[in-house]
Order: sequence, then C-alpha cells, then structure tokens
Amino acid sequence: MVDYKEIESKWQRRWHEARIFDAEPVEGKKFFITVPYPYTSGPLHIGHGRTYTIGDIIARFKRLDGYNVLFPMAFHVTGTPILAIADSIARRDKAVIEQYRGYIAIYEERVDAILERFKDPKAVANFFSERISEDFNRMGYSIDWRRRFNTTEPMYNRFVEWQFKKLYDKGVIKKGKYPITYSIEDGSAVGEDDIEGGDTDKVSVIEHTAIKFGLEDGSYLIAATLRPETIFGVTNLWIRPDARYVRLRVCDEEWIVSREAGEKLRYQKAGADIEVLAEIAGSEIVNMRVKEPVSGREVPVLPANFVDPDVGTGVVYSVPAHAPYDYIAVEDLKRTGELPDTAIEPIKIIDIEGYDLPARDICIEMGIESQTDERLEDATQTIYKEEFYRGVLNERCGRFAGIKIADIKDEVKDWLRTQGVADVFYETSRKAVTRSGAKVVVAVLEDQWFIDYRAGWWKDRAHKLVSRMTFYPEKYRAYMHEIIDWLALRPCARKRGLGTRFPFDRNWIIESLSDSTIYMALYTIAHLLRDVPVESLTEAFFDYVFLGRGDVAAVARDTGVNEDLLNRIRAEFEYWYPNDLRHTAPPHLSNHLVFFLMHHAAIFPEDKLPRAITLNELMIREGKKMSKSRGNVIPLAKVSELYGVDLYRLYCAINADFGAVVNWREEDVDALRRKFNALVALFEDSIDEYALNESEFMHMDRWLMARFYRRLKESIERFRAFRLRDAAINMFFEMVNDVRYYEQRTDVARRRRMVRNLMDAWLVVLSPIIPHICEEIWHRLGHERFISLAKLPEVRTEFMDVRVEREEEYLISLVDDINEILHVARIERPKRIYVYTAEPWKYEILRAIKDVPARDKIKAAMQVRKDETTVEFVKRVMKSNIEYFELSEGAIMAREREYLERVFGCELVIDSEYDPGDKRRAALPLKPAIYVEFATQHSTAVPNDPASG
RNA sequence: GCGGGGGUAGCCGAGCAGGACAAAGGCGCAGGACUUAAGAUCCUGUUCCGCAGGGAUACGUGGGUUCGAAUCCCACCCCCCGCACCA
Repeated sequence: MVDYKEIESKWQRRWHEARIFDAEPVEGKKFFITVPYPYTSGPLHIGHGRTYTIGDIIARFKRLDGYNVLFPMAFHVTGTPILAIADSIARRDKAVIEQYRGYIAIYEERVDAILERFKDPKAVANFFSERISEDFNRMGYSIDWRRRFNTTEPMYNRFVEWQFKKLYDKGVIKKGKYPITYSIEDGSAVGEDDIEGGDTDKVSVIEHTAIKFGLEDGSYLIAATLRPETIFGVTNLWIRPDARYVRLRVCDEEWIVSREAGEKLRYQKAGADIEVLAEIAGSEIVNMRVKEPVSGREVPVLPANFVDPDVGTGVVYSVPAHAPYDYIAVEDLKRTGELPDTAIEPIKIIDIEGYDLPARDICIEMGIESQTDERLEDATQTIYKEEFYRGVLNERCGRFAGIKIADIKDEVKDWLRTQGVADVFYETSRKAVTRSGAKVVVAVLEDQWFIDYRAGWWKDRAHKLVSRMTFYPEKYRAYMHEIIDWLALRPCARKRGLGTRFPFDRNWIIESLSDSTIYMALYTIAHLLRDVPVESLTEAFFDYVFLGRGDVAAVARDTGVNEDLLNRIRAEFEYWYPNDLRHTAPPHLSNHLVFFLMHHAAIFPEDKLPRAITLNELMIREGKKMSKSRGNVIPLAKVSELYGVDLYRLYCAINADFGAVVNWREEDVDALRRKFNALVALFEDSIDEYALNESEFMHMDRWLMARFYRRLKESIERFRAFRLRDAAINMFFEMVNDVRYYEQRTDVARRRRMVRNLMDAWLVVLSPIIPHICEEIWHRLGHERFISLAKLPEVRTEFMDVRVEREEEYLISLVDDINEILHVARIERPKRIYVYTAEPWKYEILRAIKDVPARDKIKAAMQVRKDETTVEFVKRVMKSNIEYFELSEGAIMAREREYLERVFGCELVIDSEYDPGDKRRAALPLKPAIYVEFATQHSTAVPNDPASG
C-alpha cells in the first residue's frame, strides 16, 4: 500500500529545504496571486480549505505554464473577535473555554497550559497563525513564507496609516453621528463577536420612527414604529398596564415611554439633556386620550399584554386594519366586553390585491384568535412584506395616496420629522446580551469616523476597473457593479479591538475590514521591510515605494533607509504589482472584495490595479452547511490524517466548478479514493517499464496517444480559463477510462509500456492538483528536478490523429450493433457473423451531398444516381445523421478480425457474396449491415404456452 | 414586488453559441469475470416496447420558432440568494 502521509511530508520537507516557492523578480512573465489571509481566532476547516486549495492549484498551474509565480500569505489579527475571546477566557466563560479546549486539542496535548496563555489576545493570534501556517504547509501549498506578516505588527500599522492618509487626502474620510450596538454595563461598543450568538444570529441596528401622540397636559406618548405610513390608519394606542413607564424631559418636551426605553434614549440623545421627571404605572395611562398628530383625531389609550416595554418605546400605536397584533388585541377587548363592539373600527389605508382587510383576513386564514398566539409573528411578517411590495396607500393618506409603500416609505418618514411630530428611535433587531450577559442596546456616537464611498469620481473609477477585469464565474461582474452602486458611508474606526490607531484621532482604532483592502501591495516588499526600522516607514517612504513620488536621495535622507535598499524595495513592488489574481469566496464580494477594488482605485495608478477575480462557492458536508453549532466541521489540520492531502485536493478540484457548492460526502470521497488509488497503481505499474518505441506503434497505440494529446490540449486550455473541474475530469476520469479500454483491446503488458510513454506528461498536468504523489512518482522515474518546477508538457500534435480515433469509434459502434442484434434476437451462441459494408455508390452519393442543405439532398443525390434505392438511401442517411468521413471499413475490419472473433466467439465473414438475409442493401457508409447465423435455439421458452408454466 | 441563479434519469451532477442526446462523469442497483470467501479491481446492463441493429416516451408545466430543441422565444409553476437604511 502506498504510504501517502509519508510521501506528503517527504516532499513538503524537500520543497521547503530547497525553498522552491520563494519568489524573486526575474526576467519573464510574472503572476501574482493572492487569497485572503485567514483570521486567526481559531482553526480553519475543510470548507476554508477549498478556497486556499484552489488558489494553490492555480499558482502551481501558472508555474508550469511558464510564469514566475508569487503566492504569499499573512495572518489577520485585527478587530474585536480575538480580543473578545481572550476576555472571555480571562473571565472563565464556560462555553468559550470548552470551544477553545477543543480547538487546541486539534493540535496539542498540553491544552490547559496553552489555554492559560489565551487570556492574552496576542497568544491566541500567535498560536493559531502558527498552527494555520503549519496546516497550509501540510496541504502542500506553494507559499512564499518569507513575506508573511500579521496585521498588528508595527510595520503593518504604518502601512495602514499610510493608506488612510491617502484616503484622507482624497477627502473621503469623514466624521458624523452613527448608531451602534452598545453595552451600557461595559460602557463600550459591541460587535457581533461580543454578542451572545452574534456570529450565527446577527444583531443589527434598526431605525424606528418615534411618533408623538399629544396628551391633554401637553406631554407626549411616544410610539415607535417601523411603518410610519400606517399613521393614517391609527385607531388607538396600546400600553402594557402592568409595566412601568417614565415621564422624561427631552429638550423642551415631555415624553412618556417605558422605563427601559427611557434608559435607551439616554444613549441615543447624547447631545440633548434628558431628565426623568416621574415614574408612572402603565395602568395609569390606560384610558387617557391622545391626539394623533397628522390629522389631530383623538384616539384612546388601551391596555394590551402583547406590548413589551423592552421593545421600542413600550408604547404601540394600533392599526387594526393592517397589523395582525392590533387586530387581535382589539377583538380581544371586544370579546371580554372591555370595549363596546363598535368602539374601534379598523381604518383601511392600504389597498392590496387579494385582501379586503389584510390583518383580519390573515388572522382568519391562519385561525389566530389570541394575542398570545405565536403565529402572530408570522402573520405580521407576511402582511408587512406583502403590503410593502404590493400595497398602495389609498385616499385616506392625503398627499401620499396612490403610491406604492416601497416607493414612499422614506418620504413619509421625512415628512413626519420635518413636521416635528416624529423623531428617531433606534432598536436592536433582536434582544441581545453580550457574552458576559450584559444587555445590548443602541447608542449613537457623535463623532464616528466614516469612509464616504459616495463620491462620483470614485465610483466611476471602480466601475471602469470592474468592466475591464476578468471575473470567473463571470456573473459576479454584474453583481460587483451593483455593490459599488450601493456602497455609501461606512464606519471605519472603532473604540476597541486590535488594530492600527486612527491617524487623525488616536482614540480610535481602524476597523478590521478597512485595514484589509490593499495589503496585497505589502506582500511584494514585506520581506525587505524586515531590514528597515519601523520609524523609517513614513508617508514619504510609502509614497516613494508605491507611487514613485519624490526623489530617492531625499527619501533616503529623510527616512534613513539607504538608497540601494530603497530602490530595491521600489523595484520589487514595481515587478510584482498589480495583483494578477485575487481568489476568494462570494461572501466576501460585498465587503472585502469591494473595498479591495475601491481602495485600489482610489490610491493606485491604472497600471497597478487588480487584473482578475475568481471566486469559489462554499463547501457543505453531507448536504448540510458546516458550522460550529452543528458540530459537523472537519478541521483542515485533520485532512492529511483522515483522507490524505492529494485526495482532498483532487476532490476540491473535481467535485464542482467554482460556481457550485462542493458537497463533502464520505461516500463520494471513498469512491474517489478508489479511483485515485487505481490511478496511482496504474502509474506505479509502469515505473519500471520501458516506453514503447514509436516505430512499434500499432493502431491502438496511436489511438491512445491521440486520445492523450487531445485531452492534454483541452485540459491546458481549460486550466488557463480556470475551469479546473473540466480539466481534472478530463485528465483523470476520462483518461483513465481510455487506458482501461486500451488494455481491454490489447493486453496488460502493452498497457504498462504505453502508460510509460505518456506518464511524464501526464504527471506534470496532474501535479497542480495532486502534487505530492506526482512528485514522488516523478522522482522514482529518475527525474532530478522537482515536478513542481517543471514546464507544461508539449502538446505533440503529430500524435493527434482524428482518423485513428474515428476508426476506433467505428469499431466500437460495430461491436455495439452486433451486440444489440444478439440481444434483440436472443442469440446466445452465434455461429458466424457476416458483415457487409456499403456499396461504393453509397459513398459516392454521401460525398456528393455532404454539404448540401437538407431539403436539396435528395435532388443532388438523384443527379449522381437516378434510382429508387437512392431516395431510400438518402432518407436513411438523413435520419441516422451519418457524418461523412473517409474510412476504409473493409481494411479496419480485416485488421480487427481477430479481436472481433474473440469478442463474439465465432467466425467473422466480411463482404461475402453469401447474403441469405438480403442484408447488404441495408448497409450505410460507416454502418455496415450485419447478418448473424446461429445454432438452433433450444433454451428459449415459449412465452404464452400455459402448459409450460 | 425587483434583481440574480436554478429546476436534467433512483441520487449527485455535466450539457444549454440548436443536430451524432436515451443525454458525460460519479454514486447506487443488477448480472458477470477474478477470489476458498470478503474486499478491491475489471467488464456488462440500468425509461418502456421489440426474436435483427428498430420504435415510443422523456430534460419543471403549457405553448411557439425550426426539417430538427434539454439547448432559442413566450407564458406559467416551484426552489435558492440579494434588496425593505448594514454597507
């Protein structure tokens, strides 16, 4: 048995020792490929591995294709997650500790000792970046590790600062108000990684419209809503009688909201001074009357227990025509007699096809009768969605009448605000707590820093860039254009987390997506910067290196970096940039990737802008998404042990095209393993063989050569077009099938020798996908150099031979035809098979009409040979779709007579005068007539004989 | 609702600048070879009908264009993703 693990580690070691993937600028074409650096908060799994593996396959292929390839890697450390993890471990958070015990155990036995160190975020980052880099080596990735860095290094900080200075100079760094998720208890912003379950169930900030309903005493009940347009249909307010409310002074107004909402408002109106004047029971408010602010109608305040004081303002305005909760609550009150039957009538304000009174209709349809029914949530969702997209405001809505809600919502909101009857209230999209259990609310930051992506010049440049880049799959190009259009303001700094200090306000830290946009440029020079003191990495330094600005001597003097080194750094950047290919996954399109494009477009000149983007879909396992919570992830670190690296790489390449999801199924993996082993065995079987001399080539040898070089040519073309899957299937499944067939037609010994003829070239094309085993066999064949550094085999067109392939096709179809006859006629033991090739006149006609359009074929044929049988013949030709090709059928059959006789176990007679079945006339060119003589059948039962049953 | 991607045999999944497509490849299943046996491997078959290489039906549904459609056009149904202030 082949010891794949041994082979893997042997070649990884030798590649490393020979430093063959360290890329230096040399003459000739270059190829600079990047794949996003991994975030080092934990181990990677086989799903992540797909993207890196494909990146490596491309890198390896490009090397074979004659490019000087740079494939670098670094580690992403910035942001809050790693910090949050370290904090959680420091405060002995059980779930996190369990999780990280598991993670460490993948790699190490001394779990506790390492976990202890994880109180320090740096230790987390270091541990995982170290382990991941080992994983990558174990996957056989052809990475130049000299250029490795991580995103918290001073060098990187300097680089990111430079980026922000460039953006600042372009006038796109701005400051303003911004709502964020926030923990009052911790006094700080919280991101999805700080929030309990935030990674799987994201918490976002939702802007509500807070509408002021006037009470008699001049104060307001504040009702928060997501549907301000429904104000026209309000019939009453809802208050929870057993909840506590507060009377607040907000600027010069008095507001009444739930106690919880009052607390939240303090963080949302940081500028205004807010004071709690009094606390009131909900029940005290019930039955008051308020003025609806748009038309001044008086509506009552009623009790409802579906109201949650911790959602919104704890005051809800009621639109029973369009909100299922409101409808049911009104019905409830009527039923219990608390409200007269006629007291509250729904006011319909939205016309929508298929509904009369939407809220009532859906409650009846779903059979909802109580305000505690959980399905009310579904009903609400359905109605909201339907009305938003399809609903039109009716005549009760004044200036907004006749317009679709989707088109008018924002205008209604703005109108209410400018009228002074509404304000903004932010709420989280769901109730959330931090990992330490503190409540998450929305706070408004007054001086948030943004990147403003709205500038016209910027979007233009980005669109132009996208238009001329290569995308594979192509569909993502259009999507990227759209994303660029959506992009607007984006917060780019936070108060906490690891990362680079914001250069214009050192209290802020640059957010972790904004610092990962143009870092590919740093790869080109990272190894050289190791010799440069951090203080020297000034704006002028990077301006010179990346933009060629300034004078070498002056920059050298100012930075203290000697001129030669400076020039060398500049030259290396010039050599490698632009990034020829960014390979990543679609979830990055709308964040990393669009920033990558935008920031390049803003900062670099045209000739340094990225050239191509390829994306591969994700990987699922046994038909299901992989996730921590499902517990169905396989760590990348285990691939070698569980499956073997080459097998995994092959599976990634062959299971799906980039645009499709890879389904990791054990059953399929096993099947592929068997095929893979068979291929290896095929190669091993030929290692000690001598290649067949070309002068000894017979028909089948030429056939195999023809097949091979045709496939080789196709595969190289597919590889170049990133169609790895097609290339892999062709060189793997299909080619192996050809060899199998060859062996069937010849014999094992000859196959061994012929495979030796093909092996060198075959191994080279397969090596990007399964590098370890190819390297092993390559060396066992006596090659001294690494296959990883080989060049693509020459496509030897002299062996590409259509005729030989056609001849074999002809033979295959003849065998099929005879088999079919034997089957249909139930002939078990044929005695003699007569084969009749078509008469010469049929060839003549076929030749004459091959290029004639279908409707004229008969006419043309009649000119050659005026006969009834000609018409019959042409009709059959047209029906059977015979394509004209000159083959000497008789010669082929004569040559293969022995084979055919062996296959059918009887004598074969070609073109005999003896034609008892009168078959010859049925013969078509390339489709000879067949007559089978057989011994009397004796075993055939008489089907309908009742006596025999 | 808008935008994008899909719906192919028992399953997965190619094909989709119209013709050789009953539809690649894989899995599964059945039969055979090899084997003491199992496994592996290799052959054959796998819509229905047919005692001579044929025919019928089929690529979500229904129409259309064409000598010819899984492939093009139209309508409809269903599934997935994005959009309803997160860019």
